[in-house]
Amino acid sequence: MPNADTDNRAVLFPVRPLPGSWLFDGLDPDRLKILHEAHGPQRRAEARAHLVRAADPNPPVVTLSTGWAFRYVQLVDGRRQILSVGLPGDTIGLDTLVGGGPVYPVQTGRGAVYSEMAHTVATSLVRDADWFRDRAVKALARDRADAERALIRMGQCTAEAGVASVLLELYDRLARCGLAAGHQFKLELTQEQFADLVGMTPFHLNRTLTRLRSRDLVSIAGDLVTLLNVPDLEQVAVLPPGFK
Amino acid sequence: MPNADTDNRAVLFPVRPLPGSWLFDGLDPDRLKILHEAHGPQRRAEARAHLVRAADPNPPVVTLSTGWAFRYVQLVDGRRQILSVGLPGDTIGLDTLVGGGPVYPVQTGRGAVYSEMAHTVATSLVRDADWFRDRAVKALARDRADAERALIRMGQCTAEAGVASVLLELYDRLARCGLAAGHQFKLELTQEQFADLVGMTPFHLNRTLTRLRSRDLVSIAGDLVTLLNVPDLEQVAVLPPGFK
DNA sequence: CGAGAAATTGAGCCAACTCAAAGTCAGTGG
DNA sequence: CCACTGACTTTGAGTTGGCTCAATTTCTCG
Repeated sequence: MPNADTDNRAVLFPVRPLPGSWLFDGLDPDRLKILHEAHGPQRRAEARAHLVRAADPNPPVVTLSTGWAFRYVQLVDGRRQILSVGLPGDTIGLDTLVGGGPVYPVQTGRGAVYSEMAHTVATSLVRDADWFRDRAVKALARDRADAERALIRMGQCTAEAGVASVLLELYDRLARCGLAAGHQFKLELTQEQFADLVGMTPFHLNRTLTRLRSRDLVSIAGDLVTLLNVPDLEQVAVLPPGFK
Repeated sequence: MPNADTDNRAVLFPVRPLPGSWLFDGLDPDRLKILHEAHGPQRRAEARAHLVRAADPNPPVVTLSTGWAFRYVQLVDGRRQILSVGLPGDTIGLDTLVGGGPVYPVQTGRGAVYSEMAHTVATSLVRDADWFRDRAVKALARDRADAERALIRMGQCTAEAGVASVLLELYDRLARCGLAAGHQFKLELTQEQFADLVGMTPFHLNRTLTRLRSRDLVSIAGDLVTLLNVPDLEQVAVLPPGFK
């Protein structure tokens, strides 16, 4: 059941997983069929629509076909921290099926096409299908690894290093599912959202981007980001070996 | 097999889990027996000894009886980010059994008494015992929730708020296993390590602690921390409802 | 008591923040 | 087609939180 503030127009074709999906990749036809039947129809969500509401006791599992969505925490004083960003092909909410923990709201960036699996359906899959449970656990493990990488960024990086490393990471993830090439990708976040992701002021983010541009490390035209000099950019994003 | 830089003196009695242990609590006698047999003897580790080496392909699962230990990442330029702190009763490394991901080094604070489960033993337990596997998954989920809370702290908190929130969290965790009471606990970290945990300079941490002291929010005498005014301290540690 | 480690303090600097204002852009309606 | 509007981005000026480095004091332990 989609949320109230999405426009709910169902798209006709079913979930069509992108290459590189952690949930769908490498499954045999039988299991793919089960997954497809578990998902509802594709729906379209407006920019900033909520795909999961804060503290939803039965959060759906959402697979993105198009567009970005991020999980965030809203602080009492209005500040916000974005915990993770979902890109096309990513499945959000598998982690809520195993292990519990708080459920955070999920919002689209510029809008998205997505498909939901109801919480009850996903829960029984976890109970009955080992292969599905395994993938949910793997998702949880990746989430944790990502959170810890973000922790390192926030704790030890300068603004420039943090921004560079996020840009590199976004490019890599998009390239893996064929949505970026030639060191270019579309950034489906406003600078304000980007700032909430890296934990800085939108103003300071803007200046940081400007500096990276003036050094010819990246170019940004509208929402099109081009990584002009990946080696130097990686140099700027000082992180321990094995990280980007 | 313990690591080279611990002193390896085996203590005679076996693992003696503390109340509040996520791994041991609420198990029936049969399973407790299995767990006890899976663990090696208790050993004593010096201050700053490594319980797990960086990128160990077969990291042991370590249960602390006494003392603190933290998981950290060492950056190329010498900086360090502490990812999580293990307290007495905590089991470190369950997460490595499910889901993969990088293995980070684990070091004691002022020293510890601990007991290891060999990686091979733990792996077969995960494979063969559902209850054990469940607890490993739960551990992973807690780790992620903790990492995300830390993320919020680092991204959105001032130094004072971050330090206050860490002190409150440490107290709560210690109190749950009976190692703190009356708003007092022993802080088994140097200020340098504490600084690496909250992502700031030791100097700045020191000033921040001094400020908290001068406001009569906490008192620190040697390693003994006293939370003098918990309500105000919680006020200082501005985080969204449900967080500390 | 002496030596090394940890904690503390001081002075100066730079990164990141705040607030205000102006510029850009896409969409909307006259 | 143009003017208007609201959202987003960019720039400027000034402030401050957090950092660096050096020096001193306190603690711990042999």
